[in-house]
Amino acid sequence: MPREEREAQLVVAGTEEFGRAGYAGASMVEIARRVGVTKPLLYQYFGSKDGLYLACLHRAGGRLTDGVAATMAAGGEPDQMPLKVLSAIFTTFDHDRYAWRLLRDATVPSTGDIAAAAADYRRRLDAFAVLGATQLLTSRGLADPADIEAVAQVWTGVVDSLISWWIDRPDEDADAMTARCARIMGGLFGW
Amino acid sequence: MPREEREAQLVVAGTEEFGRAGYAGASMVEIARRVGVTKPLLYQYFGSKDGLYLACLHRAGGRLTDGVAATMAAGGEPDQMPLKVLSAIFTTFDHDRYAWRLLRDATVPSTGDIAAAAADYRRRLDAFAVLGATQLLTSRGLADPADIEAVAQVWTGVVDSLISWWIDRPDEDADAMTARCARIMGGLFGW
DNA sequence: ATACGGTAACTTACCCTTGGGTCACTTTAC
DNA sequence: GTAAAGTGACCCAAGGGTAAGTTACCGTAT
Repeated sequence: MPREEREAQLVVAGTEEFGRAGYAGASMVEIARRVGVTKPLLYQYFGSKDGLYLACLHRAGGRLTDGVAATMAAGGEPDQMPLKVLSAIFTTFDHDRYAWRLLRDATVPSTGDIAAAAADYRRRLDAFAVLGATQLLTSRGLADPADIEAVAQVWTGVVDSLISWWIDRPDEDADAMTARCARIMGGLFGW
Repeated sequence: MPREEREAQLVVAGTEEFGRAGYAGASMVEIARRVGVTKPLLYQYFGSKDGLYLACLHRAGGRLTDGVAATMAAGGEPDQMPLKVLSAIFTTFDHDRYAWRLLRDATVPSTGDIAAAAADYRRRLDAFAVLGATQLLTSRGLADPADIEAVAQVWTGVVDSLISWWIDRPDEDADAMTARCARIMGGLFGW
């Protein structure tokens, strides 16, 4: 099997395993085993556990920030943005549901390349969340910066929860998730 | 120092370290070091890493379920319950903010005593969340069981996010957090 | 009062498994 | 025949876990 293809397989397997067990809990031999390959090949291609994690992280982070950036750039009513962003995330990650977790893994070492890269992706996403929260809160007459930050952080937590729920229900596709979220938000908040 | 007091110190340190780094990422020697003690004493008192984690988990889980149970038992309007529960959680864990994370640590081994105990506490809390979500959604004319489960899970994720935000702002006390949440929910949802 | 035995708190130094990482080698395809 | 894909067997550090000993205190008997 050509290297490029094998690397792609390993990144997918790594994303699932890192997403499931966290950086600290994931095992390189287990990731290799999933693909039907042995550890040295994994090291030949990615150099180290950090190298593999970074490859997984960059793929996930890049797709995520691109998708959200496109949605935010399109604009719209503040009330509509959360659902639009959710729809983009669900569609992008329908077959890659663990990817989101890599950006928010608490078990990565607190210093080093991984922490820096993950913090950078989080920072970019947080900037979008803060932008959306600002629009939403100011439209309601709330302007406390700390309130905005809290809402932005809770928003990322909501996405986290929805993805966790979704991971446990493989039969629910992206459109069904989006419809569910639309129904719930309409019912609970009148959005 | 008497054993009881030392154990309490170690449980507090363990809760912070497990909460920060996760079960897999936390180190026993680091937990001992925080208290100014060495590893064997930790093992003499708690037997194993699992033993210490269980001690931390039971303290956190017990306080949490008790507090939420008392709040839910008091009853009230469905719209009011989320804020009441948040207030109870903030008050109970003002000086113990990492405790909540122990119940939701994804890095604990998937089988064994810890997983079972954590799942049990989560189950009890989820039951309250599902109860609250049912009341809230039915009051809005939504009855899909999957919607209710999703809302319940998102609710726990919201609590998670708020606590993470709070951990990063040690100067904000429980009352300020409660007031902030009241203000935000009032502004965003008209609750 | 003091010597003494026992117990609880605590440490140093070690063992051993797990898992990240590497080397030398074999197979396969062009 | 060579370059790339791939492997078995190994090394080593980190960290969970333990054995044996030391200190300090407390009750008790002389």
